[in-house]
Amino acid sequence: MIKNDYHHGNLKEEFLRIAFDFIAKDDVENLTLKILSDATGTSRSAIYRHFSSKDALIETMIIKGFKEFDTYISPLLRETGKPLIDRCYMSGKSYLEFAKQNENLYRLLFGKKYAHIRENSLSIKDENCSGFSSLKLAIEEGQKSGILKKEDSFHRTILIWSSLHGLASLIIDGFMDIDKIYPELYDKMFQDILASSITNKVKLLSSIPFVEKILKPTV
Amino acid sequence: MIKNDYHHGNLKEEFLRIAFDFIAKDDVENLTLKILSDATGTSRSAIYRHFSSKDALIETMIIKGFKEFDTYISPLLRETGKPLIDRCYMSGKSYLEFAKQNENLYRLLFGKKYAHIRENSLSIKDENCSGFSSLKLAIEEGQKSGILKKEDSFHRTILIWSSLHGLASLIIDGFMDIDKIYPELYDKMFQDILASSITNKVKLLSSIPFVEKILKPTV
DNA sequence: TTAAAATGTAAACATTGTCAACATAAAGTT
DNA sequence: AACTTTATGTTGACAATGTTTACATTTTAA
Repeated sequence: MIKNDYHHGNLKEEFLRIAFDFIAKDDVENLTLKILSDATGTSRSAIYRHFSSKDALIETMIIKGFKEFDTYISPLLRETGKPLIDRCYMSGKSYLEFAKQNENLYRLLFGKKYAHIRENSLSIKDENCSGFSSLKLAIEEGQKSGILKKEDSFHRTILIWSSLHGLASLIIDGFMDIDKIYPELYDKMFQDILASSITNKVKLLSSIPFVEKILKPTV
Repeated sequence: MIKNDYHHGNLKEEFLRIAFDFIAKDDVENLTLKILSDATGTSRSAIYRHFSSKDALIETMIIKGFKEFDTYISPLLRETGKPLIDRCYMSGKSYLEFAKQNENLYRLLFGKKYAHIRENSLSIKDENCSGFSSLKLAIEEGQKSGILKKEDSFHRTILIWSSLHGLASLIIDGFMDIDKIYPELYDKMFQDILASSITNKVKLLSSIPFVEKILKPTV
């Protein structure tokens, strides 16, 4: 492929790269097509050869964003060999780290405006590409092995997700000055979640210091 | 005051009323100045005699919105004569009702875009006009009376708020189809919060059926 | 009565997303 | 090699939007 002044060569990927670079520092609502055309040295309407609209570009970003998000959550939950409690703890911590380090993307993924993408996109709904499904599976694993209470796993997943999403949102949306104390808050939250989810009939296996300290499962 | 065709008479209040009517049904991002001028029968720039910018109008809406929000939360928490647990339960339920019935306003109040209003506005930070402060006071009341664990009340408040805010957001942002089961989820969530917050040295006073059922405080 | 302040309008501006008509390059066909 | 088709980019226009400036009218106060 010969590069020349007229045809760019890899414009679609460039648009996406620049758009992701942009939301690394600014909210997606401030991203304009002019910013993209200026950065690529193309005209303002060039993007319409690759995306049917600005929203279509953002939809693509959301689908890619969920894949990236999933790499923060799911692999940690599925690390075979490690205790379930530890996997959940690390995954939740990673969830918050993703939100903090990609706050504009996080809002894009979980906000209202593009909720229909979450509904319609197959790749997002796919079991293998959703942090939510991974967490639900982990909970069901714990219920089968007797560590966690037998209850509706969907309900329990929603409740845990609510806490994480709520804390993440309060932090990144500047609700209060809780950024500095967030690791402490997360540990506290994890203990609460754990206490609400475990059965007291088994001994918990975990390498996390406060798990054995705080929780006192009988036998 | 004589009404005439030129001077409207009460234009500022009208703009606000129409704007609130609008976000009762649509997101604030779709509110345009043309909508406001058409609805009032004025020119598109008339609004600039009453608000320095569109954002200034929205800031006013946020301040009014927080007052409205507070009426959902604080009075219930401060109903003297009722058990603390009951007051917290009802207030949390009312919190979620507010979010569900005013979802565009809720997003406006707790979203990122106008976070600086929350920071700068005295009336919002005021102890008497913030649901957050009311909850924190309730928690401290419970700690003093021995019902709740002695712990950092700010941290505990944040954690409870996280859960509520998270659940509210998941519901109204269309994250999943949990709207129908939300009363069930809220009761479950309240039990979890309660279990994480109470000390087991006192008997709980409450008229909520599941409180005595689920929690078994010793003596 | 008159000057000042408040409140409205009209016209223009730059920015935005979008589209139609046109231009150029690449790939495929004969 | 010549021609056609497809892909990709440009130019110029459009309406909608928030905003500003200059001007008009009404109310208020001295």
